Amino acid sequence: MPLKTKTVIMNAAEELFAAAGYNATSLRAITQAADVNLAAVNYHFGGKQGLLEAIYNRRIAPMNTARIDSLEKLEKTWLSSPIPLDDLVKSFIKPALSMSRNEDGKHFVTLLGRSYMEPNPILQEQVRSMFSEVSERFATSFARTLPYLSRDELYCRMHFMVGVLAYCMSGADLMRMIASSQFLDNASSETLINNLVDFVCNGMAASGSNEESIEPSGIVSIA
Amino acid sequence: MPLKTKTVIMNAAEELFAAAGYNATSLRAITQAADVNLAAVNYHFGGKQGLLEAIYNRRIAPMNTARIDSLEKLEKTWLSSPIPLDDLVKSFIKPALSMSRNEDGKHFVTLLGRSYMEPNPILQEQVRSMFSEVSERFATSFARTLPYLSRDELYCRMHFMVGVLAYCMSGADLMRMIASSQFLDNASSETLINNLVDFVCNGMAASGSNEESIEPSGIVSIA
DNA sequence: TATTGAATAAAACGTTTGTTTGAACTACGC
DNA sequence: GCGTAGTTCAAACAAACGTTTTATTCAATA
Repeated sequence: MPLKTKTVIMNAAEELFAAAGYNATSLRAITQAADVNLAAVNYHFGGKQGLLEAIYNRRIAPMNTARIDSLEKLEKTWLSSPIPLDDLVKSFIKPALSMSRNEDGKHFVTLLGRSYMEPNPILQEQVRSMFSEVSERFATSFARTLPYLSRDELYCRMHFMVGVLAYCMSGADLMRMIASSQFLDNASSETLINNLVDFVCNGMAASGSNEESIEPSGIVSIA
Repeated sequence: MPLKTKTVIMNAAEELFAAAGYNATSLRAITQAADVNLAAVNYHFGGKQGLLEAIYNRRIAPMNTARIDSLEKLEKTWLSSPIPLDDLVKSFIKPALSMSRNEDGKHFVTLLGRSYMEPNPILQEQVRSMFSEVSERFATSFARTLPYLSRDELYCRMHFMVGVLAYCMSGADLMRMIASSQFLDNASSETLINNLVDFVCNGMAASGSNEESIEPSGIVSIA
């Protein structure tokens, strides 16, 4: 049996939304790419916005369970002691970025990354509500690992973490193109993930509200 | 003399683009907000895309010179020795984020932040070319300060830096709304900038290609 | 086989879009 | 004061949009 109409539409729309954005993608372009009738979108999803929401619903739930599973595994390993920072960061980042390796969801990653800063209020609210449980669970774990951070500082840095992640998600292909260097050519996503985890771990672990300036390890600035 | 028509249009468009995005903002909404005739946009800017480009041209040049000035001041202070990391990061971040405090350019910051990951190829190329000189100059300075990083790692991390920055720019107001905590209520942007600088400095300074896991300072994980 | 409900098809709907047109207005040099 | 270049204006343009409608096809049930 060929793919169901709903699925074909969602796949095509996912790719086109990722390539050109929601507003710039017409239903006609979608239904033509999916080789279905124009009216099918309204019939199956109730409209363009409904299609977008369905696309999110399809991918976000698996990503959430991947993150939660990974976190719970860590919790069982470390019991009451704080989870090492890099494990925590990896649990948060990997389920999102490794999605871009799958053929399924490869395009959705771009879409999701961009949606963190897109001015679609309906979508933003939906995304936020879909991630609220996950982000709260990670927040408590991060707080245990980084007890010297105030609650405000912690939230702020988690925002930063989400920010870099979203940027990388939205531009995984883009970064490859921009880079005059070739650091993403082979073993691309694995290298990117490792670099990102390093960056975020050190950022999260920054010393906090004191105002000491930070020196790169191995460098002594001649003050 | 009242503001020139071109300026009025650009101001109104800047705000509307920032609020709803380029595609979702109609010329009619812009000209109505600016209280000018609909045809004025095509007369003065040649079209909608031309208006967008003019908006970028108006704000990016000053931002570039602010960054370069700041960098050159550091170069004169430190001469041939590497510039301290936090100074370097501040020189890069402050001209961008402090723009959101000015009434002028307040909305442009949102626009610019979002444009790093928006799928408008024309715009992306323009933004990239406008920033290429600045980013190259900062890259060489960063390389001097962080000599233990490979060129690829350095580029990668500079991308991360740009990523968080873009996220913060696009959502300065948004973060204020999201945050269940109130860390942005008073002294908002100053606090945000300091937190961001801390985060980025530590991220940039991460130890590099060795695969050691990183422990938060002050915490010893019970391995 | 006849019937029912879901799915698809083609066509048209009314808006809204960016852009163009041609006339009106304004200000300044001669 | 007249003419000219620079602007503004109302009106209309064709194209594209999301959505709706109506008819047709299809598969399964009774």
